[in-house]
Amino acid sequence: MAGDVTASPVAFVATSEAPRAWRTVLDHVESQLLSGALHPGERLPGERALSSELGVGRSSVREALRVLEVLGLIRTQAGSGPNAGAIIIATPSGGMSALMRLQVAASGFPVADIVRTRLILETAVAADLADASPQPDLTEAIALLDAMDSPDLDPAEFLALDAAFHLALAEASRNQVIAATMAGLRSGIEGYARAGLDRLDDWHATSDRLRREHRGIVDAIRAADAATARTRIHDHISGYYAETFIDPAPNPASR
Amino acid sequence: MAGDVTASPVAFVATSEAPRAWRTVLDHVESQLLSGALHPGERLPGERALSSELGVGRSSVREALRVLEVLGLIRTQAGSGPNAGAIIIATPSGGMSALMRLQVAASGFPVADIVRTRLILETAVAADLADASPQPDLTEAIALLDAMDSPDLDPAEFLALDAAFHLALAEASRNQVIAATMAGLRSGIEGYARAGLDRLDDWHATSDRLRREHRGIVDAIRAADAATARTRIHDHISGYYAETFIDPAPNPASR
DNA sequence: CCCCATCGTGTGGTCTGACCACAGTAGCAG
DNA sequence: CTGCTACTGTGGTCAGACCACACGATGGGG
Repeated sequence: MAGDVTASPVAFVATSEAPRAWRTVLDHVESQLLSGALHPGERLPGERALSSELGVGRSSVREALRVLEVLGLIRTQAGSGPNAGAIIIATPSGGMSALMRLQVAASGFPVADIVRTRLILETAVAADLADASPQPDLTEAIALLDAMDSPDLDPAEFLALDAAFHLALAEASRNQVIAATMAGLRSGIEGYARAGLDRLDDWHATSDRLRREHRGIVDAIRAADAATARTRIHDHISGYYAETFIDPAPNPASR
Repeated sequence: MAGDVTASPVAFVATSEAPRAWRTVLDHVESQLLSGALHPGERLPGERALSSELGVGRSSVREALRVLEVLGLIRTQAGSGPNAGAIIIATPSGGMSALMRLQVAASGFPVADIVRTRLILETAVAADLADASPQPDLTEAIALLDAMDSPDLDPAEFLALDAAFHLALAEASRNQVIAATMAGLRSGIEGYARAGLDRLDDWHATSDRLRREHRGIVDAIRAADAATARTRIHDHISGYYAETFIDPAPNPASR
């Protein structure tokens, strides 16, 4: 059950499945991305080159590239030049990707939101803790683990300890943003929104846009048009963050 | 700028791009999913059928199916029978999909986490508000909008109002879970974790597993092995939710 | 000498056709 | 009625072909 988590750098999908050719490409790009062999802004080899390099057909390469594209990890551009033309690697953390969009849009019940939110935050916490150069103080977390070893806990007690453990992990992380988000989201959002101001070159235009979009969101809500409300609030938020934080990493050789 | 948000049910990616054939397939399946024309457990037409039905090549159909698969919306099975064989639709809200995994794993800097978290929550809020049968009370939100129309606001003031507006929207939503998450995440998580207890058929085994995984997480953190820590905490959390909430909706004809 | 229009090249995007392994079914033999 | 065996059609994959386009090199005009 525990199994080999080291097989694929991300354990992309459930293990022990029939090998699929496009998965090969995915793993290849993925590992290069995570290992740092491929930096944002760089280009992947061409589809034909990848095909022969990895020993799979171009169709399979394209299926993998499509996944990576929708995932927000790469960006394709038709008709690129002779020598360099291929694919541009976007920021790996890449903002709100298209699939994120679909996932959010397709999610009907709130559990999925909770799950995703928690998943993101907890993963970030774990990574931060593991990356911390002075070992983080896990005393409290471990004490909670010990408490959970008690054999006669009823589920409610166990879960209370479980929640406390996860919170202790978050608090042990010295990542201000994650901690703030864990605790309230509100302050974290506010702080980052303010921090992004420095990157705006035209505050006036941005604030106008935000005003307009706010109205549009409220209008959609009043009209009980859920689909439009979703789209608009998504574009509203992702647009602001894109303007202030996300570096699209355009073709470095552009000019 | 505002543009047509009604073109695609989800506005899958940035608007006004060159039309891509596989997008056609994606939109088709997506709209059928969201409109309810396609229920979880049902099967899509075969790749060849979709191809001729939508007027695109099979390669394009496959690229779209690959995206949907990695997205967790469909599941494919090679060598299905003669008449029915095609693709199984999984739960649209579908747990943590593979791309979610990659996104989380590949995310290096906390801004992306904040963005995603906020994106999820805000989208859910907007949808809830728009779906509410008695119109929600937007008085406070609109008052904040009016306040933002004041021409002489400096950025800090504007952003403070902006944050208040978004929070007012969240508070107007009567969705307990979202509100709780917005406010603190903690209580929301705790409540859902407890609610999931009813669905567990073997609490003993589950709690044992959780204990074990907790240790594994702490071990990875102590070892400063970020990759393993990520994988483990991901599996830990998604595993619990999968056990308590996610219905994989297997092939109904399997018996 | 520099600048700009032109052409050629190679790319991604797409389609077609083909082959394979496999799952399900129908049909036959027992 | 039971069990095995072909057959059929599926998804998985590959190879080849064509198109429109973007880039760089080329060559002419200033």
